Amino acid sequence: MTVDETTLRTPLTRKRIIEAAVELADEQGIEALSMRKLGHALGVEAMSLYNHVGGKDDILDGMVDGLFAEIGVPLPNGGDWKSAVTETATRAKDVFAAHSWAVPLITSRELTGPSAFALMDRTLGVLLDAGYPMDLVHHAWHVISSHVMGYAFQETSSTWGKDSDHDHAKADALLREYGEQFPNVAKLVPHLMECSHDEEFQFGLDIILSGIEARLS
Amino acid sequence: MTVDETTLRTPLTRKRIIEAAVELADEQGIEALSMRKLGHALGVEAMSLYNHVGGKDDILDGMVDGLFAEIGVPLPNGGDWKSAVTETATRAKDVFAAHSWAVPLITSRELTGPSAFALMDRTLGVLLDAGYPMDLVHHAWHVISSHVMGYAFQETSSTWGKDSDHDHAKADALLREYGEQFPNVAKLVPHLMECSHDEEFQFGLDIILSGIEARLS
DNA sequence: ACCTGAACACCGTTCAAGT
DNA sequence: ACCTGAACACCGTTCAAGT
Repeated sequence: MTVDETTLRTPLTRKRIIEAAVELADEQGIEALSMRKLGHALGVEAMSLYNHVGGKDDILDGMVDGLFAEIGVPLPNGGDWKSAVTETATRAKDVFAAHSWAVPLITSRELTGPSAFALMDRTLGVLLDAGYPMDLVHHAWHVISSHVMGYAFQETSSTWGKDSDHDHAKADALLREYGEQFPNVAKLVPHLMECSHDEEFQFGLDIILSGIEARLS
Repeated sequence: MTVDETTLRTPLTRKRIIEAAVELADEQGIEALSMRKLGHALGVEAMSLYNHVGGKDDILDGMVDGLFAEIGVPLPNGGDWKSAVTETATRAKDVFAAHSWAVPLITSRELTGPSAFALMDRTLGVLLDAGYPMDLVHHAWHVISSHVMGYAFQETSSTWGKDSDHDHAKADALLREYGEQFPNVAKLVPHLMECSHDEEFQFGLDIILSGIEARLS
């Protein structure tokens, strides 16, 4: 009787299952993430996963929590709240944008994991420490997190990609079909396909943070 | 042989199938929307739907296009671009927020339907007519649509609802579990549960539109 | 303690058969 | 032209049986 050493060296674990799920979703898309395929990727039958994980929902929750853990929390940096928030918001956008499944998954689930709460708590703390009253902090939280989630969606949205030949072909086809009917869209598309998402995100964030600052004084 | 008059009076049609799908998703959630259940709701076997519709993806595309059709397009109103954009953005937020499935569905699909393109085209037109150059219009499109999508997500997100006893019980449970660990979140939760989403959305939108205006002059 | 095969109740979709 | 039953290739999950 032979022994599979790989399986022995890295035993099945909730953490390892979730990491494999992230890898599978990154490579083949979230719709390809099934318990059977995930088990196969780990060299095990699908039913074995249930010994380490509550079920598929538990895996999806773990994937989302992992995203927030990867973002981390803003560091206190001597009262410069704008740069602290900018760093964390940019990092959040980048982490979400790095996984095509992040925004659809977050928007279809409740956010009650510890990492999401930690990010929220420390961000609020930065604003409170800077002297903002709670109701202005509340407004700020809404508008900042809208910008992060909304921009991550736009960056992930595959409608106007620019990276592959397939993206260019798709854009050409859409413009041929709709270009005459919607001339302003046709004029915008080159900007959408060429734009720097970092600069674009920063443009909006600057407006928002300056606007919040102006509401204090 | 008897004849079902209801079926005769309202024959199966792509439009009617999509309307029934919206109704089913509104009432039972998007995960309850299956071809079999949708057929049942229409008094027909699931396989009959394929005579009028390309498949489930086609139905989902139709549902998304219906959302944008319901939003409509901004009307030219004598150059007051801020109020034109505000009206349409608010309407978009309200339409998305009225359907719990809207944001998850939009964020997981490409937006290439005619109604979405029309909304985009006319909104760009309002900004161009107001004298903004194309690259500033491009920035504006990104930040405004981020705000709309991001806020619709927050309004739809069921984590901090306030409408049902179930929402209150859930909030209480979360605060008991995390309240000590995350005191700033605990302080914010009452604001989240009481806030007026219309005012909150407007607060951010005002900051954004004023910021765009300031970039012109 | 962990893994597995068989089974259950679902999916979307195809296709030949009916009318 | 439209509807249907049977079938196919999938799902998530349970559970008794194995080691």
